[in-house]
Amino acid sequence: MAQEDVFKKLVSHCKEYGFVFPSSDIYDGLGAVYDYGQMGVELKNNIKQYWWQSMVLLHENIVGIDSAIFMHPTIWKASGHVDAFNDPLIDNRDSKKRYRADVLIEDQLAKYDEKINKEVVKAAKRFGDAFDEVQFRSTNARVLEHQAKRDALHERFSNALNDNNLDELRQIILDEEIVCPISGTKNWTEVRQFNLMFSTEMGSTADGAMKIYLRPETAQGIFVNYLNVQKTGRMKIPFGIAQIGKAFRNEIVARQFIFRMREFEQMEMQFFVKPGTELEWFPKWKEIRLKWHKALGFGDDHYRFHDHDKLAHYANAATDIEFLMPFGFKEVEGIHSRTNFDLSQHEKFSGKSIKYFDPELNESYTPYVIETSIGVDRMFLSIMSAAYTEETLESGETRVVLKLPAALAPVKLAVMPLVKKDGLPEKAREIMNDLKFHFHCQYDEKDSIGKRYRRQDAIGTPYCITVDHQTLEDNCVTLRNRDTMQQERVAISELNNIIADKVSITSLLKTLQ
RNA sequence: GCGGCAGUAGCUCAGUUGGUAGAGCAUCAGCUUCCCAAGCUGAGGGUCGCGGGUUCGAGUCCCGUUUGCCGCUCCA
Repeated sequence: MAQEDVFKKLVSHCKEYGFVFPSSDIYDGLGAVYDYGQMGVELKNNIKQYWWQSMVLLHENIVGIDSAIFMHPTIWKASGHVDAFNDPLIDNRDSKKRYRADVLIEDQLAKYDEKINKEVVKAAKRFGDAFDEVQFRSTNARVLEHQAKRDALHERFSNALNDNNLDELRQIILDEEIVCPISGTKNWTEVRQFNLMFSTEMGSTADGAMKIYLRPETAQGIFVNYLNVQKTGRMKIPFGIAQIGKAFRNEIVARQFIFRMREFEQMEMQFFVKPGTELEWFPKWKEIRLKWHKALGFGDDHYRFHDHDKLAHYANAATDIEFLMPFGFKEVEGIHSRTNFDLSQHEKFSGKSIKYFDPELNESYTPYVIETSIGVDRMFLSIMSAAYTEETLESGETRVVLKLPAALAPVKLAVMPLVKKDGLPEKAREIMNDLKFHFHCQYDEKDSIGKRYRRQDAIGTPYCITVDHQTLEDNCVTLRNRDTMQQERVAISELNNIIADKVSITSLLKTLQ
């Protein structure tokens, strides 16, 4: 099956079985926003739980927080997010190339300078030693003409930038007859401002509301709280802070289902270390994180590291953990050595000292940070795509089965009476009423038993039990395994012992030790 | 954002040169059924993405718009 087909089927499957719906579906959807359905939310919660527990339960020196989505706007100045992506962009319709409108105009200004310089050079040659450049520049007609045009353009350009007047920027480009360097045409689109961060206003607009942003990453909530946590939690370096939460990015192009969404969820852990030790911790966290992924059992060949050659302004080492999706290896997690960039920026912008006092060294310093950052939705997609399987059975029939790790499966156990009479439904209900306190169960009596098994396969339920007539006599049921389709007869009293451990997150965590 | 393609039932799709919508699967009720879907009977579900135009009449033709997919671009 072609990879594109797999992806298409996966998207359909996600909708058909209540994993993922397009946002605002009855209003024809909202771009790159998705909702999780009744099955999806269970899987997603299990993923988050697996991550959270692996961080907070298995590491004595890692604690969690939950910071607000709204934060003081200066935080995003300190982090570099406000300045980094705020450019007026324009496209040429013929070459289909995109340019920064301000850069095009600056190039045009440079062209006037060139023209003036040309005149100056020409004159200098002509007059030799007698040439007075200052005199020439202030009197030559051609130079003055160029200069006047340049000054006019410069003023118009400055005003447009100050007023953030995008229409004016475009008009300048048209008036100056600036052409695309590639197509050579003046077939320009509108100028558009691309701002990565969503913004809103806090306070009443009447008396000067404050522009605030929806956070584009959860990490800053950890950085601005790190000293609160360190002091109140009596944390000693090295220590980590974990957080799961929503983040928002106004992506220019958001595509590939839930792989790149405008509203998404991150699981981030910032690990604070002594300066100079960060490159020792970096490989350790690479290893820990890869092990977490591999424990899901999809096969080690599904994962690889992608080390960054080009580093972001705040990093001195960075790698991605990539997962083999239906559309190739894609990043699901980033591990970055963020240096002390963020903390020292916050120190600068807040004017407050947020240094850590190291009792062993008896001195204060700004810690360095190793970050592990994983997208919940990407993790969800990677798990779904690896779990989705179409099998051809011996009978020649095919079945669709989600081979989810049992610990992550939305429903752990389906309880069904073999037939809908003779007291079997009542017996099945009785069993379910006992087990439902231990894990998520589903009851089903509709249609043939085979059909019910297939329904459970489609949502990845690892176990099904069937109550038959013999059950009424010996208190045993058949326990059917999703992947092998094998059945064994077990006592009802043993069910919890057999199943509970296999479907618990704890079982998964134990493999990480 | 640019270009190409597409949008018909929960899912996958059909719908002739324009004549006011169908199939399979799924869902629901009942029957049947002693362990791996598709046996029987019946039912529900669509103003054909949205808006406008042409026409006696538009799912079908035209324009706009929106959403999605693919390519380009972007991805701190």
